[in-house]
Amino acid sequence: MRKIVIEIDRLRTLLHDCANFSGQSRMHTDTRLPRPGNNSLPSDRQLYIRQLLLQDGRVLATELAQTLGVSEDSIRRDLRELAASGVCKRVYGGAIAMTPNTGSLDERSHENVASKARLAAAAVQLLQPGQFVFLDSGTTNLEIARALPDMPLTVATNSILIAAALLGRQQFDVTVVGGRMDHRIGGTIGTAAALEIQAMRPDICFLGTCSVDIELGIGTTIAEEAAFKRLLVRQCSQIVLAVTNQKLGTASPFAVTPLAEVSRLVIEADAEPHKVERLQGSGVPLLFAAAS
Amino acid sequence: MRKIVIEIDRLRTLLHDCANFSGQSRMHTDTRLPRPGNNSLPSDRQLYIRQLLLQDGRVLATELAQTLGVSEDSIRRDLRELAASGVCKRVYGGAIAMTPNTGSLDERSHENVASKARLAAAAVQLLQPGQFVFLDSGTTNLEIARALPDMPLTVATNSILIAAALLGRQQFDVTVVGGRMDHRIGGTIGTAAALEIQAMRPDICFLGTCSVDIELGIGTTIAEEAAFKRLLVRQCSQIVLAVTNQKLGTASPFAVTPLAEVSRLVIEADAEPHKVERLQGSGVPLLFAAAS
DNA sequence: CACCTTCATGCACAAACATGCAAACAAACA
DNA sequence: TGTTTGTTTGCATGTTTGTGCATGAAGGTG
Repeated sequence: MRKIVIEIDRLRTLLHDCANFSGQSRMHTDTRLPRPGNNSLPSDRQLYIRQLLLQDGRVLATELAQTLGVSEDSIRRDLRELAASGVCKRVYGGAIAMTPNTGSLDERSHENVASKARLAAAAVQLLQPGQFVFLDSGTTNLEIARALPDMPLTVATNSILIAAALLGRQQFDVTVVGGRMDHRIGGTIGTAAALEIQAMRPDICFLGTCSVDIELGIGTTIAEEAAFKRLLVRQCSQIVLAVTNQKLGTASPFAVTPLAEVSRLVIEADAEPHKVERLQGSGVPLLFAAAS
Repeated sequence: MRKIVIEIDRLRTLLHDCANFSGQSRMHTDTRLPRPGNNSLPSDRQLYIRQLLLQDGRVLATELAQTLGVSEDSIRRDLRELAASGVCKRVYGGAIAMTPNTGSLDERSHENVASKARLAAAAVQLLQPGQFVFLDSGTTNLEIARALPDMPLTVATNSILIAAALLGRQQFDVTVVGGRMDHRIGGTIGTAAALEIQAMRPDICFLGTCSVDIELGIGTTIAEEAAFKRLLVRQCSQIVLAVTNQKLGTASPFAVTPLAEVSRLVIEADAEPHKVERLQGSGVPLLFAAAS
């Protein structure tokens, strides 16, 4: 057997370079983020974890314990706390970020499926046979598309996934809004799409939304998307909004429309009572989904 | 300086494992999707599988096990779990993505997958970076969409399933052709779609087809579809046709265009010799897919 | 039919987890 | 200064979850 003599450090470098070559190493945290010092407050540590979550979208419990110099128990406690306040979702081995716009479309479409399905079941009860309904992009609306009852309907959508879901539903006359596809949204928004919308007068529109707040109204995280939704609001006679609990009472950078424009708000049965109370005070007709 | 003695083969193995571990495999999927690193969460793995399902429409258990560096048992457990939550359907050897559409289109898209994938792999070699490519509807073209290489491309399509397959491929500037959706075809054809096509001048078009015959040319079973394809032929500089053996030498009720208009015909390696001979005689440049 | 691959189940082991508890520490108060 | 109170932390406990291996069954192939 042939053998060579190699310096240990050289071998170490070789292996290290080799591993780094593919570039997916997640050990960049040390260099990018200032780490809390040795004698730091728990809040500092949680802040660091939040930033890391924002940056990487996920954290590992063991890695954090090592980096921050505390036991894994403390890290787990932190993660539990952060998860309880909705910052992240706890998974085996660590946590993944739960901020509304992070996470791919595919990821989002598999979160809270049960809640969304219940909302959808309630929302579709608003439909009448023969109506022209517009389904805006969004994962809740995808559930609505799946829940559409077997009645003659004319459906239009700018969401690719919704269009795909309606494929084969022969009783629906489906129109797809063309234009440039936004990968974050999974549908068409922009000039070309807007032009097509302007030729439509849907009876009812299920508006996708990122956030709903009584004072700030409806908002999204993408400017172009907000503009597109504003146009939708203008074109459609009825605007229906189906929102999961986590979106209730939150705000987004780009405003779409005040709540007053909304014809009907579909919310979960177990929405926080004080939020429900405030919504009822605002005059928007509410529709509750069935309890889980 | 400390040194050690190491067998050359052992060192080679070390470096090889290390390089493979961090992911420069020759499988085409690796170049497109960031694979979970060495320190990954179980949920990361399932996310990776979901994204792969979204892109390729199917996954193989053995391949996943090798790529992700875990046992096939774990992969099978993941697939079982994903299937239970409705993300995919478990099949012998792996899993296929659960497209919500039912019936004929769905059935078709799982026929001859291997043949179509081979055709697709050959067809995409005709592409140059920066080109404007049109992907017509059709199950072979769906495979072409999945096989599109990682290069800057502007892509337009009238197929919903192709648009869905391109979701998340950030490097592609995707335009969806709007209009009335035909449930049989799974895409938009008709007046509105034609109008949008007229504003496009794609460099290369992969035309979907039902039948190819030397005398009768290309044909389809739906009149409206044939008209749409005729328009496509007029608008695009290059027309590429990828056809499985079963379509070769058959005719359909509605003619699209004579073979002379076709820039390139991609056929299977094991196409019947006498048909190939006749095609070669007709002057259409042929491109053979790799043998199975 | 034989042969191989893939699959499901049960089991053992390790890692990650929640919980209770006591020590350490800081701030507030007598 | 000494005591109390509340918080944080690490450790020990038992539990849960994920993983790989073995076995036998079921599915595909020639």
